[in-house]
Amino acid sequence: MTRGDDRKLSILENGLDIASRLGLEAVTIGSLAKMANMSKSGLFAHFQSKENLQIELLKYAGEIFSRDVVAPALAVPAGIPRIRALVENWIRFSGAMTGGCIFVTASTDFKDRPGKVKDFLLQQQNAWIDSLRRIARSAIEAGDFRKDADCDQFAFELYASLLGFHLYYTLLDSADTQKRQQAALEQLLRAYQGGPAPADISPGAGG
Amino acid sequence: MTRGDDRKLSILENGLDIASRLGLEAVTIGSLAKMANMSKSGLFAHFQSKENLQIELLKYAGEIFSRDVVAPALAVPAGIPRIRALVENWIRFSGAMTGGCIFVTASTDFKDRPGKVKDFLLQQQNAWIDSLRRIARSAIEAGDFRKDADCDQFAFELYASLLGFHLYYTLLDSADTQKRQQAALEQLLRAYQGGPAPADISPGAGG
DNA sequence: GACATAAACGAACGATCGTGCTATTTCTGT
DNA sequence: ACAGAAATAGCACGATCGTTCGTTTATGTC
Repeated sequence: MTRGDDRKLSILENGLDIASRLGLEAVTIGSLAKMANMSKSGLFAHFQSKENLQIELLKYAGEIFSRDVVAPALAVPAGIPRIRALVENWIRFSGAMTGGCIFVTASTDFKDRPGKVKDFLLQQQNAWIDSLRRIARSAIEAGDFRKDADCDQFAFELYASLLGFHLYYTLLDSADTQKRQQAALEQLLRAYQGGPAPADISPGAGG
Repeated sequence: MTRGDDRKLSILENGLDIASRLGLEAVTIGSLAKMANMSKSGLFAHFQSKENLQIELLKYAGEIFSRDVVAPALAVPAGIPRIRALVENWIRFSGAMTGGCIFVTASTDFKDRPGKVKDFLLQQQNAWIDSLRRIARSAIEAGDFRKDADCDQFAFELYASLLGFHLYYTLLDSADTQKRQQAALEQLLRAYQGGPAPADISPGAGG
């Protein structure tokens, strides 16, 4: 009961590492077996298919994500402090894996691979974006954001800044990536805080 | 001379489609051969290795990118109009391929695959970010951005918003993705336009 | 028409992929 | 100590991977 579960857990741990680095599709039965010093078929028996392995991998990562990123942020007072905590946790989560956030990697990996894995991933991503939305909502209620702030828009922009951080951090590793992300966050918070949006720039004024 | 070049071009075209959808690593000699109705070895002869094929793919995509995204934007008056043009072109380029922008896909695909391909891709990405930086610089000189605007920071935030668009567009396909990106762009332009940055939010006021 | 050059082919290679089937070992509860 | 269950191993399969080699077909030049 627990014997096999321990084994399975360490397999998933290895899988997480590969998935974050090379992508969820690159998590191979053979490589995992080699890592765990066991036979392919022995390892395979734990999961019933590669598809299932990938889903369990996402599920496992999702539990860690909820525990280490979302939940602790919800323990922080609503509003801007909570948002800061969420971002900090996300970046820590991202830095804990060799190849960065597994969900970002998996998202580009599976965006055009229809099936159960993509379905599951999509559901996770929607839940994540919904968390962002709800946290923005609670920031309004806490009085940190202005009443008419667009929560969906905030979720988009915050996630975008994290994706920017992720690419800078994993591909180019410029030294001041974290500063860039922090500055972007400050600007974002500023924009959602003040009074109603400033006068328009008139995009089509000249054409 | 031209006979083989035509063939090679259509092969690259197919490769671009696969790369944008499934990733640059998923561009397989066999699948390309099947697409082109020719033998694996016949196709392979055009390139001398898979690594080389991947690099030629990036190079080809880079030429298209320069021609269709960067160059036309530089023909638009410097400043905010040029920035708008660049973004429009980027989104059009991204939408022209089934799986979105090949560089975004390739970036997450090769971030942890050291070698010539990653080196080449990295150089392209740095060039792209440099373009963003220079366009911000010219916006300052045109008087559209404030004098002390941080061009590197602008490049980061603009690229981040595009990455956000890309994920929303390719994975989740929510209907209003383009509106989100546009709104983010407007907010970004507003932030770099006005006087010096507003008073701080005091990030650590409470801890 | 002979000849050089380039393009494409067919077959094979060793390796790895995911996945079955059948032992065999190892643990667990009594 | 022993039965039953759970975990692992061994082996094989068809498929596909990138790559090599030798040969054939097409193209252009004299």
